[in-house]
Amino acid sequence: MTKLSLTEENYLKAIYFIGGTSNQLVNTNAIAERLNTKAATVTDMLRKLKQKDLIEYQPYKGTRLKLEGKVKAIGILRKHRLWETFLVEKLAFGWEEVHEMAEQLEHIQSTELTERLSAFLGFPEFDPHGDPIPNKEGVFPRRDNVTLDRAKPDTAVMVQGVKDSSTEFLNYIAKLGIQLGDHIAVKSVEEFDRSLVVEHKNQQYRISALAAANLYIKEL
Amino acid sequence: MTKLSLTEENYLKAIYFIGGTSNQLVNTNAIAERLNTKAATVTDMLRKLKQKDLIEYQPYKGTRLKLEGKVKAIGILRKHRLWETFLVEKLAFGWEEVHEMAEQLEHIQSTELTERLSAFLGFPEFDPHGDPIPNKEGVFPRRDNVTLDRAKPDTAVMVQGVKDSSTEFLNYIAKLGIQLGDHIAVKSVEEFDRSLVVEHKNQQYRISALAAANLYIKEL
DNA sequence: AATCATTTTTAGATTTGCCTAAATTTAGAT
DNA sequence: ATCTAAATTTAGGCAAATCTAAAAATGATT
Repeated sequence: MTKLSLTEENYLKAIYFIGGTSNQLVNTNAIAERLNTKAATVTDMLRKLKQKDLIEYQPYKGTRLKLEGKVKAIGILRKHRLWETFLVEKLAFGWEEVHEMAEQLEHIQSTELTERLSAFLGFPEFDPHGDPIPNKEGVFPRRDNVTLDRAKPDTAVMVQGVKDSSTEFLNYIAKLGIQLGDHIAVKSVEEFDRSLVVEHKNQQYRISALAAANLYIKEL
Repeated sequence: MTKLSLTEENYLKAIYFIGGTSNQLVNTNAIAERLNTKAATVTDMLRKLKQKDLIEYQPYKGTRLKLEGKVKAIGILRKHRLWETFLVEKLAFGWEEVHEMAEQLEHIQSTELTERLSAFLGFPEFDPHGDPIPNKEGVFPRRDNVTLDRAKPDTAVMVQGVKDSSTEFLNYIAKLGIQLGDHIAVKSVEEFDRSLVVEHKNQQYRISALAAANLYIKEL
């Protein structure tokens, strides 16, 4: 567990995001662009990270994260999303405002702090943008038991189940005509109260964040 | 408002603490010792900070903060103590564990974040160590309406008043024989429940954190 | 007032992260 | 198969923050 510099952490993060979940080979130029730096600078850093055994790197061929590098990157992502959740849920920031601050907070070292923060927030699995928060082993929550309030605008989903199975809630969705297997298209999400405008059975209507949070969905 | 590097911030903080409230001239060596660095390194930085007009500095004579430097230092101190309060009160860390983390958190930039954190914590005036938290204008809370629970071990205080003036509380302190103007010596503070062992009128006894929090005192 | 121990500064290097400009490699097009 | 444009690396340098060793200033003491 070597301690990384802030810059090294940012390079790992960049490679992680560009490479995507499948850990594709990443170009030097792509990294330079993402970090607003120059290709020559990136080359220097890649040699350094290879030397630390955090990445695979062949000159002219590109780079990808090795296991240890990926673990580090996911750890930073975890912290980023937990802090964003804190900023929005506890300090009442808008979810567009928090990225910059989370970019700084994600580099705070203590693992103990990260875990206590997670506990304080109620072990959230998704951040305010709806992005999944990996657990401390680096495992992402399954997209399965995602609820409708996590859906992004312009996505199509299928109703898979209900979280709240009280008769009140079941009556309410019955009134809307929602049934298991129904397809719903999310048209827009209101920033103010997180309510959603959806299209369902050729009708458009608005559904509250609370109701949406109790409908399990699968993205299509 | 020039943005300072992390290192520059740490130098200002060091000068602030060594110089004390009276803003005494500070020796190069003292700074070097506090920051675990070498005198030569300090000299370099002092020239730089002088150039930025944050400090007064005469070679061989010593240094002191100018107004702008002092404002910066107090701003960092404010963030440090707010974060410590957060770590102890919200994340349930022990008050000995938090310094290291607060050292990192105090350098997070956003003023808006600092102010919202303060609001979230209920605008605290003292941190978990009992140290005063300057407000956003850099003004420290007056030591006057300090309560006994803020007192440190091995300090002598005088009872100035009560915060809770219910008959229950007044009866309780009457039973202990505490009166206005009494001198109390704080012997020790129990980490677990913040209760205090005090010496009062030649008797030693324990007083709970709650009771202590309702006695206004003046340090002697 | 001269001396000497201590403090401080200067001089010269080192490391990290970054740059520009030139050289090299790669891969697509002829 | 060769050529050329794009991508990438190499070479050489710069600024920040640090170091060691040597030089200079201070001030306390004789």
